[in-house]
Amino acid sequence: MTNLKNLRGMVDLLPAQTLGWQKVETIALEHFSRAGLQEIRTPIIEQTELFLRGIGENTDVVGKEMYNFDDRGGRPCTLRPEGTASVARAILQHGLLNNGSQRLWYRGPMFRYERPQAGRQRQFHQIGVEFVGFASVMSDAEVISIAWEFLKEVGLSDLTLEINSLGSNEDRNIFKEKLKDWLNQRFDFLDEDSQRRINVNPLRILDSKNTSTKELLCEAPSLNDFLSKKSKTRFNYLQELLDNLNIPYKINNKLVRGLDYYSHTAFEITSEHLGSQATVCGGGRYDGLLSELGGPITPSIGWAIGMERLIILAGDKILQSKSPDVYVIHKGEKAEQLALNITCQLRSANLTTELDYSGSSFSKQFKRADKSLARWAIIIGEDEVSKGQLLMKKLRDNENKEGREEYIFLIEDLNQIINQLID
RNA sequence: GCGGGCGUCGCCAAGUGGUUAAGGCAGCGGCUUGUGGCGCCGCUAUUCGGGGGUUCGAAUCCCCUCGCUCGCCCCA
Repeated sequence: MTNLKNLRGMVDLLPAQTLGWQKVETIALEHFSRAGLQEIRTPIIEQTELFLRGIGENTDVVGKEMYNFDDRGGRPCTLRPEGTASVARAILQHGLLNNGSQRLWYRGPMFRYERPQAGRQRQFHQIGVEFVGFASVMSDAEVISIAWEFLKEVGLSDLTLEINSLGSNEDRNIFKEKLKDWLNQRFDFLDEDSQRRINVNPLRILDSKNTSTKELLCEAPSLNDFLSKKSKTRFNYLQELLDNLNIPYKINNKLVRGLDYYSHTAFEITSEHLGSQATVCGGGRYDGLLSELGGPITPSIGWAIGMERLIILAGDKILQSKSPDVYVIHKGEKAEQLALNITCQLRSANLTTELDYSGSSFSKQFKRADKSLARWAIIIGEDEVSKGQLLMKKLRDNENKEGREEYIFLIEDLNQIINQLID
């Protein structure tokens, strides 16, 4: 074995997995097209400043998880830790909003320098949706429903949707101050992490997993009580819309997303089957992001799904590989060219075809044909070549284990025969 | 960044100081020189993540290191 290995947290997708990924990606493409979304692809490397301004310098993602480096020209660069900031940047840079609001989706690798564990890697893949330039609560509901229906279409169940409203920036700033006061009065009872966060990112303390802090927080002021009338009405209407769509949800007043740019709607879709990294989809409204990056005030909402987590939840079923329609068996020098020829013809006729060129005995080749789970075998030996014929045998007929059907036909009749025999 | 667990063939593993490192799956070959799914037979680790040390002797004990994994933090 070579001592060259992949970097920690970077994962190879082997042939046994890629089919499942392809299936999910195909479902996504179709699902999003039907919803009128267009795909956008942005570079995986950006100027570091984009993320500093977009995500927030005090977030963990920016503070300790980014892959930063200077390029040969000395420019500070970062491997993107998430997709939204890049999408926002591209929209502004190319003036896409001049053509109206944008309904977009993206997919691709993201990078965060963290300690890997179940459902968490340093290079991971997200598939995400961004509705840029939409203020209507209806867009919140539609964006959530696109995620929900997509996950259902992939076959996931036992999912929980949690929603919360972070209110407007003004609502949240008032609340932050009140919360800080309250926490400072109880400083000694907080866990170390939470103590550190009071001035940096007090909202995140609400989401603490520390048991004693959690208990203490039951009495804490709730963001909900600080929402303006307008924000409350908005949140209530979102719930009404979700009810109308029959999408079940739970309100979680402690739900605060980790990135600075969120306001109003925040949501997460979680599963109990993922271990401690339970979130499969996270998103929310980011009305302030584009203006933060120097663009116009642009109300927007989006989400991202972790592909690896999605694949874990989809389970083995989605990973099963496709078996060939036909397995081509041949023996003898004269049969080689014909076998290759027939294989290509079958593929032109849209049949999945596997060609055996081991040159081993017919018995061995049949064994492999059987193992491949092919439905049919085409056998080409010396006899067939000299007579201009092909022999075809049905392999997967559990009724007649002894006398499986065999057909002999002329090579020039190949196309007719395939149409008759195979579906 | 901090804690716990683990590293023996492609995969799953037995072995816990003493001659050639079990076994199963997968792979390859044969029984069967043109017919599969069962069965039987054979082959496949000079080596136990790597490096040092202790010992007459180490996969087994000690030290260091690397990696994996689970959890914390955080997030998808």
